[in-house]
Amino acid sequence: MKKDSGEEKPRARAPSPLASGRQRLMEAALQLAATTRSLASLGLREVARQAGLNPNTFYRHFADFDELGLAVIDQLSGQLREGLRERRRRPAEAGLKLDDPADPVEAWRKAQDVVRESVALVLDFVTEHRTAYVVGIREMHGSSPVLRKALRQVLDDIGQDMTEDVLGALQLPLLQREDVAEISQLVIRQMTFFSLDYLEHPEQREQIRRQAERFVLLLFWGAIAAKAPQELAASGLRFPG
Amino acid sequence: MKKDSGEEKPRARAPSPLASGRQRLMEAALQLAATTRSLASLGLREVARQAGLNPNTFYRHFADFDELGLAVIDQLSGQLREGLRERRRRPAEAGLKLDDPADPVEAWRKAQDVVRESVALVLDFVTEHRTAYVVGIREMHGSSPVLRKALRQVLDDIGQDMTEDVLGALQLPLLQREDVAEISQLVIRQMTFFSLDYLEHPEQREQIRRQAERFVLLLFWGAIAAKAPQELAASGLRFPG
DNA sequence: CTTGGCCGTAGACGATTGTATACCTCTTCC
DNA sequence: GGAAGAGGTATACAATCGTCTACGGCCAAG
Repeated sequence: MKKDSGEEKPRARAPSPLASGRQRLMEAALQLAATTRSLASLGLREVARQAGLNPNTFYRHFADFDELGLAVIDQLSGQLREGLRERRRRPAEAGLKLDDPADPVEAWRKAQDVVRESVALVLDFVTEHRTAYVVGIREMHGSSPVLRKALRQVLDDIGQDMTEDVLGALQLPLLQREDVAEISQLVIRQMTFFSLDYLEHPEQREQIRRQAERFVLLLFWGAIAAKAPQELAASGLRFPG
Repeated sequence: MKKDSGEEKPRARAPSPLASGRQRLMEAALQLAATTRSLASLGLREVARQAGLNPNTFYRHFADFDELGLAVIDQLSGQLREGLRERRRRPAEAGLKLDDPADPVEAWRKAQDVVRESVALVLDFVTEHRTAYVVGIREMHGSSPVLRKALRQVLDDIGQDMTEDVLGALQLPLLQREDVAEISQLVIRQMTFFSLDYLEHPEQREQIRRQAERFVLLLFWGAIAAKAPQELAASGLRFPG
């Protein structure tokens, strides 16, 4: 009814002013989604305003918000998986070699160290990429089937990475690939809860970290004990904590 | 027909077709949120339209969408907890009595039955209240801190119920209250994933149900094995599956 | 030099939104 | 029987929305 000449003001810009177009829009969307609402509920103009761009610029890069979401997921999940893989490679080369790979006590001790390191790794990552992580979890249960599926896939991929890692590095006795794969998925999913707790309750971080470690170890311990309780008892292993 | 302060509903049953105002708005919001978007992103007019009411009627009952969300949560979480409690009371009175409560084999067999029944119970509930459940999970990770907190509390309450139930009915050897409480929270949270899988993949329901049962048993088994591997081995118990 | 993609801007449109004000119809209570 | 108030409706308005069309720089290929 009235002229639209109202100021689409060059608002205070949170995203990097240097990055161009596409990237600025993605960062702006993430920023808004983290503080305001879900990705799908964002307004085209809202995002453009936050990015300091003209509303129509959105059309140059994305057809809709699902497309933007997928681009963000692609970019960040790549960073995440690579980061996980890289940091996971480190302890394997460090002083964690087993003196006697057949010694179950040694193997279990190493497993504890690896679990501790891996949990710390995940919690560090989510702390560093807080907004992206929170939005990711949100959209994993969100209203867009496309984003839901993509994010589930990310989780499953990470679970598969973890499976390969455990199989290759730990060689826990008696556990088959399928056992490890199942446990990995359970762990990855549960970690989403631990991670959110971790972010939201900074004063309880040490406790949450220990709970997470304990959960992982408990699952492995239970799986081993389920397969061979006698051998486990005879090995003299003790559950930590 | 209705007065103000104090009591609300003359009937526990609230049929969809012709319920009064408030209820129609809540149901309309649920319906829209399940198919369209997140609760917080719904429009006031949108909901009123779906409910077949004038937009301004919304104001008569709710100040904002958080308030509507809380009302929905209140109503449905009450149904859920009561339903869980009631159906959980059943097997306790049925033929599941222990011949010898001190017999670990008997106790473990009963534990398996209770776990099976409880998992079935949860999966049945989410199937029956699909839309409400999906929206609930969505808002648990959603953008409104108020609804997030309320839904976390619901989960924790259910976990507490489960703790009391396990302590009272099962009396698994060697597990302290805190152990059971921790396991309960882990189980309840993991069940959110199992439940969503269950809803989204009807063709794999039996498999998902078994996975869920196995997860619960694995946690208890692991916890017992962590406390006393020797006793567990000596008892002659076998892990099912 | 010209052509054609990109990338970004400008202005305008119709639709929809949240909300404010006012009016109407029932109960319920004194 | 009159007051109070809750539930529901009608109308109106400014703001914001998504989208359309048109315009202008930039850079590489012809």
